[in-house]
Amino acid sequence: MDRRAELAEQVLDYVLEHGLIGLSLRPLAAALHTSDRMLLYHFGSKERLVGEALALAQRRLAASVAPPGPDVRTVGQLVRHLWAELQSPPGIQATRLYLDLSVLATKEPARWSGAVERLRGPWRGPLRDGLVLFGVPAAEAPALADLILGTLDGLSLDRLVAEDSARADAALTAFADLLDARPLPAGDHGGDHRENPART
Amino acid sequence: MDRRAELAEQVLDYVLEHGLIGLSLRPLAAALHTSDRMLLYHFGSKERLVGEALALAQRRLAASVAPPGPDVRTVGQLVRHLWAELQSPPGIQATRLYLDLSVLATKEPARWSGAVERLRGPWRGPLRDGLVLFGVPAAEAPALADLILGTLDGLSLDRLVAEDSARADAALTAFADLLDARPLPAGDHGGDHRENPART
DNA sequence: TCCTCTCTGTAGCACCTGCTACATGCATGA
DNA sequence: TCATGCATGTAGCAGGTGCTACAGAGAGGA
Repeated sequence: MDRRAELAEQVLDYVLEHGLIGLSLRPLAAALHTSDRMLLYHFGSKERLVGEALALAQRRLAASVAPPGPDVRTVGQLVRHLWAELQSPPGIQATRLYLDLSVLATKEPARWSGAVERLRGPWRGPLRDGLVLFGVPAAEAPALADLILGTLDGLSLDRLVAEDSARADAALTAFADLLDARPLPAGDHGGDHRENPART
Repeated sequence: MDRRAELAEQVLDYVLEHGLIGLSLRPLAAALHTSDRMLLYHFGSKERLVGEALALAQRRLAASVAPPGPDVRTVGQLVRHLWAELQSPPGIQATRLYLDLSVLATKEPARWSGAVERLRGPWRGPLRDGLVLFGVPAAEAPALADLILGTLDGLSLDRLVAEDSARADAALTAFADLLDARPLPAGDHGGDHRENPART
């Protein structure tokens, strides 16, 4: 019972470190000072073991989402803030896990795409809400949130893989500038938008 | 000799269809009406087989890059054009291959990151040049090109995996609008920029 | 005709995979 | 004291992996 939850934590740590795709029970068990026999005893199967580790990952990620500080005033600054968080070690690990899950989902969508969506959930909702707070019209917020998530994904991937990591940083800066230079909507949707498009 | 090049083509087709990550010689050989024995005879090892298939993929990709038609006049339209190409079957296959390679590169950078970079090359260079033609100052073009590539990657990934494929489309439209609403640079870098920010 | 060289089929190697049968130690409750 | 149930180690299963040893088939040149 409790041992199982404890093992799930360690399994997740191992997965964040070594990736989900090549995961094999025996090396995993060795790193956790157990045997594959014991892992299967506690979890029943590899599939359930992975499932519990992923559920735990989602809970950890949801708990780590924090609203930005008061110095974040524009959408561009928000994006820079998210980028900085994504480049921290836990952010990189989460990105790698997300990437592994995406690849698995392209191979077996029925089995994995739910997990991808679930891991993304803790970011998408708060981001939409946050954008509205920054004066983005509610009608545009979902698409803009998805754009930001997608761009952060793509650039994180680039930075993860490419030899020249400064390239992704420069691209993100261009993105943030682009967002802050965005013209204010003509309509009167927004409430107290504290947008401040001071560029450069 | 010739048989080997012919096999490389078929191997690449198979890899584009089934992914690079779980690639196994026996199912591959069966699909090609040969045996693993023969594949190893012609290529020497699995590693070299994959290497030749990837080199071929790069050549194919480079050959498929074509300048956009005359109806593409703004950066936003260019991005929409690239997006449409990426959603075609070969574009999706290339994206999946790029994704698999990225995952492999996070696990063994020394072995794979070169291949990722090489596969990306045929797009990055022409995109930079294309941006300059559209009036983007030469100093900003590289970062903007990387931003566009990264965003296309991230949104393609989203669309590949997510149940709701319209989400990525909406996000890309927001991106294109954002690019076309971009303020013209104050400096006088650009040559004949035919920018025409007619939005909506 | 014989020899050699290129190609290919069969069988197998050592190793890895998830998973399981069996036996055992150990603590707890009747 | 005995029995029950939980936890764990050992050994092994069937199937997969890349790769190889060996034997042949067939074509071409001497």
